[in-house]
Amino acid sequence: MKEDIEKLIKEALKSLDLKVNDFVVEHPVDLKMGDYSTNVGIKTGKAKEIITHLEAEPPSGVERMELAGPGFINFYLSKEFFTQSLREIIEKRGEFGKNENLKGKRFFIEHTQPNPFKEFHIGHLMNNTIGESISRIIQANGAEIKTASYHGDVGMHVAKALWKGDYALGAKAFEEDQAAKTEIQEINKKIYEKSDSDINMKYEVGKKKSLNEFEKIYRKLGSKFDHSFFESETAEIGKKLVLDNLGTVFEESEGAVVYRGEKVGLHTRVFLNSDKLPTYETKEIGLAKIKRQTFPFDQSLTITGNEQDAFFNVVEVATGEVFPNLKSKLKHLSHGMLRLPTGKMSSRTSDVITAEELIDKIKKKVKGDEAVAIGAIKYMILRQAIGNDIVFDIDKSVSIEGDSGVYLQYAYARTNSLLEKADAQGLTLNTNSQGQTLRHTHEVEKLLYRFPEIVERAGRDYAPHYITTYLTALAGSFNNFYAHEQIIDSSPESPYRLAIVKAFNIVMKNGLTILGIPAPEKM
RNA sequence: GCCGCUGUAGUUCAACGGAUAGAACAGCGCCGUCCUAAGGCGUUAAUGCAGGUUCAAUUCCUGCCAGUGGCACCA
Repeated sequence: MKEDIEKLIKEALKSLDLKVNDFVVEHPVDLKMGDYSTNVGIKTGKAKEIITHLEAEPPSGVERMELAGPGFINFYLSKEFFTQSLREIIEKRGEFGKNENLKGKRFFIEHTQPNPFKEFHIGHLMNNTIGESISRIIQANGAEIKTASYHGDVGMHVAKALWKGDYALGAKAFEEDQAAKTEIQEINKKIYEKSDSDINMKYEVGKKKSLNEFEKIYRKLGSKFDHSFFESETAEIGKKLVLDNLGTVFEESEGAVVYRGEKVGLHTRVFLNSDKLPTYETKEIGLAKIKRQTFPFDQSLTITGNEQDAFFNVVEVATGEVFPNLKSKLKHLSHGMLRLPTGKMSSRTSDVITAEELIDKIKKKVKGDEAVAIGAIKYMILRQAIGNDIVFDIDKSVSIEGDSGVYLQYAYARTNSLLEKADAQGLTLNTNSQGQTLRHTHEVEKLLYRFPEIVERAGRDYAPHYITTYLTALAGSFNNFYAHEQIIDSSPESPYRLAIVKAFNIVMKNGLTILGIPAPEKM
């Protein structure tokens, strides 16, 4: 539809001999201002001429056009258009909303990254929610995707955890107790060398246990990964690459090997420390190589917390110099922190709150329904632009009104029940407007057909919150429709109203699925 | 000190350079108890400060203020 309008405007401009490149056709915020709107009239200063020209041969599906405000041309779509869009939604079902914008493109998406021997905390939960949703959005835009999680399975945090079998205990002792610190450093060395069979065994058992725990949480969250990578495998590969490029990309400084980010407006970072041991930076280069070998991607996305922004800016440029064919194919998306109001909800075992603890806490508020609890949490994370911190208000997250996951799930569940009842009464859908008395076009109808465009935009901007915003508005309109219409009755309009319910049901389900939010059939 | 991010109704968030800055919650005033009242309608209320660019600035540029993150051998 949008393309049709754009095309006709371009033709109109041509025949009027006007030139303008950057006009837009968009959905106005307010439905009163039409279904589509263009600013081409303002850009050219010839709104009247353009509208006159368009009216001579109006775009199909457009009922009328209006000149408004400082020169906007608003397009109002016809009832037939909405009827047709309902039909399309119902025919496409689970496919409605998908597009082929990124067809043929391969995306490698890395997210979550929990470290073995440490807790899967609410930061990982936030990262996973965003990563999973972005993966699904990109997939809905037609790309081929592979997902991976990357684990820090070597390093001081592991030694701290192995010291007395508990990371928090080890981390505390490491700071406060000199003797413990020495012991932990000793353990760290043994882990690297694999020289102590007792430690080797504890390491293997502990790592396996952690990874199993992570798998359980992924299942609970509805997330799965195609690949797992480990720092223990990236370190050596990275180190070799750094040494191979010493003198060209990297240089020695104060005994360490560094990358001079200043030459590209960034800052210096250490890749090999003065003991010539690889740092995290170097491991990322090794990881890039492994990823490339695993799946030759066109675009790699790494989702992390935004405290790592400066780090990734340098590492991405350095990696691009080591692998010129990866230049500009590495991108990282960062999110803020999930914070709980006033630091309440402390955990007994440590100062971080685990994902499980948060899920259980929310579950208690929703009669133990895990799908609802997970939906509540995920929605709170996805409802706002990634990048900013989230203040997680527990009561708000499980609110049945307005801006919450429960609200969306409920609206969806309700339509299932309605459709079931209609089915039991033998009512069928009717998306054919002929012979129907269509008193008015409902607000919910006016929003339904926009879903594919929302998915497309979300894919372009990596912005799940476009979808949550849309679904919330849609559910609001549906509730309004529901409150004012007798949906199931014996009138001739009933089958058509039912078709609206069916289309809403499909769009809501597809939307929640793309967000990674559970859509319970019943509540 | 340098670099990045953030600053919008009482609160939590929106707004691809466009129209009267949009929602939700809270507040106030109504409707409503036959399909899930786990509902509906109305209403009050905001762009940190000062300049600049533009027909048009929350959005872009400059300075200031406030908050936050990062800045050499951690990840």
